[in-house]
Amino acid sequence: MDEQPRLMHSHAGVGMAGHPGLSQHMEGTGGTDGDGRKQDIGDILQQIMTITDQSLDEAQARKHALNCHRMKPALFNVLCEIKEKTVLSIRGAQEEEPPDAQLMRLDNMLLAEGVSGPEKGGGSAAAAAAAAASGGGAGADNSAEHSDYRAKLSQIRQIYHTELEKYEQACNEFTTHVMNLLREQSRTRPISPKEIERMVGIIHRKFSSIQMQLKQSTCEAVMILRSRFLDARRKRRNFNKQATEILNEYFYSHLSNPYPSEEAKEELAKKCSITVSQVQTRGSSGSFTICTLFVQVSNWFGNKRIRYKKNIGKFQEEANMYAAKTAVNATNVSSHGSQANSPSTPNSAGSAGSFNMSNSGDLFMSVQSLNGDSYQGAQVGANVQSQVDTLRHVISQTGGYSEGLTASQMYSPQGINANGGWQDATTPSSVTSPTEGPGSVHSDTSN
DNA sequence: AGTGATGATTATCC
DNA sequence: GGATAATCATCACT
Repeated sequence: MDEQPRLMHSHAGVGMAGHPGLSQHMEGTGGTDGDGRKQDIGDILQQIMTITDQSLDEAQARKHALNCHRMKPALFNVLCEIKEKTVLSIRGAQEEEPPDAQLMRLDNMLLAEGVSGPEKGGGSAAAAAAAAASGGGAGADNSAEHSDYRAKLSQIRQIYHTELEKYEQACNEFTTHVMNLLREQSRTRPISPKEIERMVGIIHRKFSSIQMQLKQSTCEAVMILRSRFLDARRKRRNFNKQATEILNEYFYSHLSNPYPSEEAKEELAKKCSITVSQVQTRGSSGSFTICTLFVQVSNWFGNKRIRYKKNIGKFQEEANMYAAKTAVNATNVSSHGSQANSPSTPNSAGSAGSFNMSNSGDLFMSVQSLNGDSYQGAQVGANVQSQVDTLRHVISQTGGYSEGLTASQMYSPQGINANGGWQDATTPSSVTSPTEGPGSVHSDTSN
């Protein structure tokens, strides 16, 4: 071998036709005899053309001879030029590729989860979500879980970074290796820097696709970790007594329409010291999203509605208790306030005014006899909205109010529904067994 | 350990 | 999207 690795150089204005580049080089290397040069070129080309027909040994020998030929550098350059003009121009156009959206999503997620990016105590959003989800108004004795979660997350983080580093290292090593190989090969075949660049690009793309798989599996690992730690069902905590009371109070005082608005939920959550819960939900696409809602309150009401509806009898006692409580509270409010609404006619303001009492009068009495005290309380200060509902509840126990269309229209859009609505669902047992004790006729199939 | 209560999740419906 | 019904998983009490 007589030369350094010879990379292709681009020659402006050098084309194939007429081979001016070759003639230039010829002048630099050849003698003054034009016929002799032509003869040389003819010989070389002839040898190159027939080299494939020869045996391996012969070809090797011929290659070596050609390599040592004085015309070789010139011919090499010409071949490089030709190759550059043809091959690269064809491929060059289709190399642009758009930034990968999927990769960006993964990157964002890893960043949000605290896996990639700067260390911040084991994942910011996730840790916060964990805190909120498992905190749930039940106290803050979940630090052990947190540290466990953080430990696992940082484990994932560590593995991720180690793997990433490995991939990068491997990528670099492989790239260097390929570059060296190409440089080596450039002695015997025309390889341009551009070509090497392109090859490096291909390698990088291959490795980044591997990286993407790493990112994907890391994301999955984090999701699994999250679902395990944040799945509050696994670590369910009952609300404390106070919270339950507050929720129950609201429920029974809005029995006609126990669907708290978002504002009401917020208020209740605050009252109950229920933290804003961030929950993980899986969308239709299977991806996880974090939504911030007063889920716990919603869950509570959802459960309460369904369980109340299923077995009113069982909840009757509780209902009466809260009805009384609410009524007493309202009484206190109204008696302390400046309002002069007379509570002397208990039925007038709250129930009789709103509900169709025509067919519930006697049943109404039966409620009085059932829980006289509580109902007495409900009769006082009946001008308060909550009392109306309270009374409606008491009446509902007798099966009376659901018949009252006006009441339904007034308080509960759902109550208007003839079938499957809230009121309708509450009535049957009350109607059939208004005076029965708790849990009398209902089959609780809830569990 | 057994069991009911209860908070959360899931599937389905509207 | 929210509500419901069914179900799961855990708590809490016995």
